[in-house]
Amino acid sequence: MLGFHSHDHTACIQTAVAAADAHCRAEKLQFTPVRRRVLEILLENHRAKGAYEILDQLRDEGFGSQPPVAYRALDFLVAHGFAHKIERLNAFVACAHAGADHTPAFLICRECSAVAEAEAGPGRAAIAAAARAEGFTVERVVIEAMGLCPRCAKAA
Amino acid sequence: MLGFHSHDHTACIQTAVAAADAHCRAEKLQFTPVRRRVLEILLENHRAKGAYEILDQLRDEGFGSQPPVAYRALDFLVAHGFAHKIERLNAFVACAHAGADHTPAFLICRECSAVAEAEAGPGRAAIAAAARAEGFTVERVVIEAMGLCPRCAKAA
DNA sequence: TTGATACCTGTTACATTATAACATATCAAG
DNA sequence: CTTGATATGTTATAATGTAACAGGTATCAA
Repeated sequence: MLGFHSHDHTACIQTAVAAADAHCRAEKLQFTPVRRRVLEILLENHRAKGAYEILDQLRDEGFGSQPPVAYRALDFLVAHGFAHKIERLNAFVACAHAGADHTPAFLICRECSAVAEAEAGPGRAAIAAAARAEGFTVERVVIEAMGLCPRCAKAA
Repeated sequence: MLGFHSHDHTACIQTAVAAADAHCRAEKLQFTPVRRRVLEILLENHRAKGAYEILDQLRDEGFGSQPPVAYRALDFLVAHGFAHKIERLNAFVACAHAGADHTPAFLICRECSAVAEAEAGPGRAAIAAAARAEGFTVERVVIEAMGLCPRCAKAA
């Protein structure tokens, strides 16, 4: 799992962008400049970023300046598993397990918005069991833990 | 667990309001008319309701007509465990386990917004384990499953 | 009872997040 | 190269959420 520990982040970005590029080629999806750029912006750090924060950056770089530009790119990235929405923050993060079929659980720092993505297999199984008992059909599961990352916990 | 099955809903409401009333007395919290009414509105059915939907009803009944009126009552109810926010929908539900210390997991129908509240003990334990491994301090966990309730699944 | 204090209600005004609808441009396939 | 689908960009507006202040109400100590 990609957590709060330091790592080779340049490689981290390159790998993720390359993976997205390859996946889009394979699936005949259009990995356009705006979409690529938004993914790169999300990858700049493992932090949740709001749509308007991303939009500001796009505008500065000569892309469109209106909300739908950012939202549509984000929708694309989320729909194809390259990014996730953090419901709790109304914000977005790059997916840390691009390509792999996974059920993410997010650990979100309330101080710095850093986000780590853990596998939630067991948690999901527990929910599936409860759902079955109710006759409920699960399509998607959101698991978000708010708290303090090691760095911010130490600072406090 | 209170699920999607039919039950004596009148008793369900009365019990919940009485429990909130008693808890507020015990804790010296003010269970004011707006707060009581908002809880009743949420209890009318086991469905997520938006702040503005609730506000419309408050306005029609002679309470204040501006957003903070609804948001403040909702904040109170959530802070004291009488209601929960469904992040995925930007909406609120009455708590189905009033008073009890619990970690809820929500089953949310995407068709009718019906919400069932399950215990997420095991799921939470799995997250706590992942968090410990990262040195992350968990303060709150949101678990929301989107899908179809039995009724809507049958209709489709 | 009165004054002090904290809390609650309601308002105006505004901030933030998100979408609908439409025109133009670009791409992919025959 | 035309056609149909997809993507981009725009304007305008909807939906959700808060800050800040004025006035009211509960509580409690003196």
